[in-house]
Amino acid sequence: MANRKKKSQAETVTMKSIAEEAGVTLTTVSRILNNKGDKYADATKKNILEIAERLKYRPNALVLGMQTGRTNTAGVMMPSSSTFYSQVISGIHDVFMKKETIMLLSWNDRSVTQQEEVIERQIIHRMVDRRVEGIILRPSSEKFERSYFEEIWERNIPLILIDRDVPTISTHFVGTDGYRGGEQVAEYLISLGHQNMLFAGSGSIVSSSIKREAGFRKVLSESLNAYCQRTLDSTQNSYQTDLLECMNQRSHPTAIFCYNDDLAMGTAKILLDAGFSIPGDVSIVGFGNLPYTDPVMPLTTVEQYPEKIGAEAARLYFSSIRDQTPEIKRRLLPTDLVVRGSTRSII
Amino acid sequence: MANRKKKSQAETVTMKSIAEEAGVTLTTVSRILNNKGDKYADATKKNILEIAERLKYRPNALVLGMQTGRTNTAGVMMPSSSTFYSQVISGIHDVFMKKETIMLLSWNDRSVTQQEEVIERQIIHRMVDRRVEGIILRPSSEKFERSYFEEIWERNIPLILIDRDVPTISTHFVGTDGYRGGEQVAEYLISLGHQNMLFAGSGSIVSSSIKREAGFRKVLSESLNAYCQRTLDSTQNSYQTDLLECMNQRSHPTAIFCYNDDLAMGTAKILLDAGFSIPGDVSIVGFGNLPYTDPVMPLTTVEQYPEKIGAEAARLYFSSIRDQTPEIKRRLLPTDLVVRGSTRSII
DNA sequence: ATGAAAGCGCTAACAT
DNA sequence: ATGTTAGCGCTTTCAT
Repeated sequence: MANRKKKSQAETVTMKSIAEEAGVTLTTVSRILNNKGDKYADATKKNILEIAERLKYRPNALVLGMQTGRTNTAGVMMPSSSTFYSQVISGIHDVFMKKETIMLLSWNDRSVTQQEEVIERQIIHRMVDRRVEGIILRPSSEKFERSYFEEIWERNIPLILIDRDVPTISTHFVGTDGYRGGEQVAEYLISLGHQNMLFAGSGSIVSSSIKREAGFRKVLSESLNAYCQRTLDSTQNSYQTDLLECMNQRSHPTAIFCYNDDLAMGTAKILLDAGFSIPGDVSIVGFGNLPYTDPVMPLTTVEQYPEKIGAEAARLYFSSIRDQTPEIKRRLLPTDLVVRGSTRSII
Repeated sequence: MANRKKKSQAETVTMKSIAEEAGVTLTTVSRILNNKGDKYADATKKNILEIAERLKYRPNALVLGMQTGRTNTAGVMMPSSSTFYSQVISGIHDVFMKKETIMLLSWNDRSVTQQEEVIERQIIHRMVDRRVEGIILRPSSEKFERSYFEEIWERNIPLILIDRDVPTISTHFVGTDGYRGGEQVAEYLISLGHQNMLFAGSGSIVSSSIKREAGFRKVLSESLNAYCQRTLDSTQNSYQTDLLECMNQRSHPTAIFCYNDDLAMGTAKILLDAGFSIPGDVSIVGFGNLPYTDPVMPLTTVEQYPEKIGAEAARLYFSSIRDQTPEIKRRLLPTDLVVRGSTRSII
């Protein structure tokens, strides 16, 4: 009889094998191991438990999942690019740990543009096939996700979006309140006495950049004498030139708000190389509070609490796999300013 | 009849439901969808395929896994702490993507010391219960892993260790050749003309630190006039004092090799704060090539290629879930020196 | 060219 | 206090 099972695996221990060893039925074993055996004789119980222990029995979660639909498994898909997402995943993980749940993880940012959708669809399929109870993901695009969204939605699988909102679909969402973050930066820079400022963003495509700028400008526009002289686009080749052009004016900006930490550090480098001092000549603020261990240029930035985002998403996950029709929840978590050495008061 | 299945899920599409719709048997559907239907009439085939497509049928991987033992699922457990491990995971992921495999991921560094073993055991159980075909993990300790190693080993589940070797157990291992990395650093610093050097390590417990130091010292010991004046222990409170004490000697060390990048950056900070210039007064070398975007202090360091480590581990994973008794493989991947601005020639 | 039936490991309704 | 049986979704003999 050819062995259909994997390998010559030292005879997998099943309830059946325990039952045989104990001389009882499968059912008895099942009930005792699942604590539904109030009625069983203590001797029987003890015996079964002892055998299971000795044989190191482990339930087959696949069978359970197949029967009940409860797999205690979630699908998580994120870009691997940034440490921000690792931290989000940590937040999710912490909550999952307490709930017997484990995640099937996949990245979604390594793909070639053209094949992107195909690959992500494939990932979704791998998750669906394994009957995840819900999916948490960071959309890789604000456009075509409708395709895989349908794969999920049509199967009634709860979906929680992270970080990047997709206006066209109605589902749970957890992200950062970038608008408020932008406001905080403006308020802070104004309090330091800055008036002539710059915003360095990421063109008009990245919505997070847009929101941060909007909050920033909103506060400046309400201020008496502070203003944003110009918005620089870091995706342009001319970024460096544009930046230095601004800085070489007789009365140049005294503060620059960069839409993320990477840009802030890059901008700092350009300025330092050009002979400017930070924060002597210009103050610089980033966004994201990436774990830089930079001894020389501690960056003033905005903390987004990625772990909290993850934890909140996990909580939404659990509430939506329980309730039948939970109302759609969208959460924008508050940010906090982290003041370090790249900014200074000019009053 | 109470619905045992999850939710009121728009009637899950099964082979059975397709069979009913098509007016054939389950068997027929199974064979056709699995391309084992050479004998079937084209019309039948076309019809079944069309229905499956229209109903968006998806196979139930749980059933398949239960029947064949092949779940195409791997268990991956790593510390979440460092970006090094995110990159290792990326490497694993890339290989998995090509092989229909997906990972059940868990971190193992958040735990309280005492409960560490319990928690990791629990994680292993969650993976085993879901019938992962193999496990890739970074041992959280070089001591008690024997416990959960047995959980895995006794079930004949292939195990691949990452980064940290556990001498007591005989299984696959992929890591960095830290000894060679240490040698490279020494060779480089010698070529720059340095003679009086320092090694900053992590006490005598962390084996990676020990190996790097050993390679470093080995080369120095073979040199005519270069030497390592002292080994500083960064885990001691006295680290800063010890460091400055060394540096305040009349002829102080001109180069410091720190066992990792974090320590290198911390050390740089201490030195800069104390008025030393880098690399003017001292050259500093780190280890790991963490993605710092540091404009001011580009660190000379050693690249470990974490993604390659992950990819290699994934390859070992596949070879060992296929072969019955593959020979134990241990791989130490070579490192490369990354020269940046924190070192200079003093010749 | 297609179907019937057994079985994978387990739960739960239905006996006794 | 314990057993019998059906069934979860599917693959795989073994028929016809």
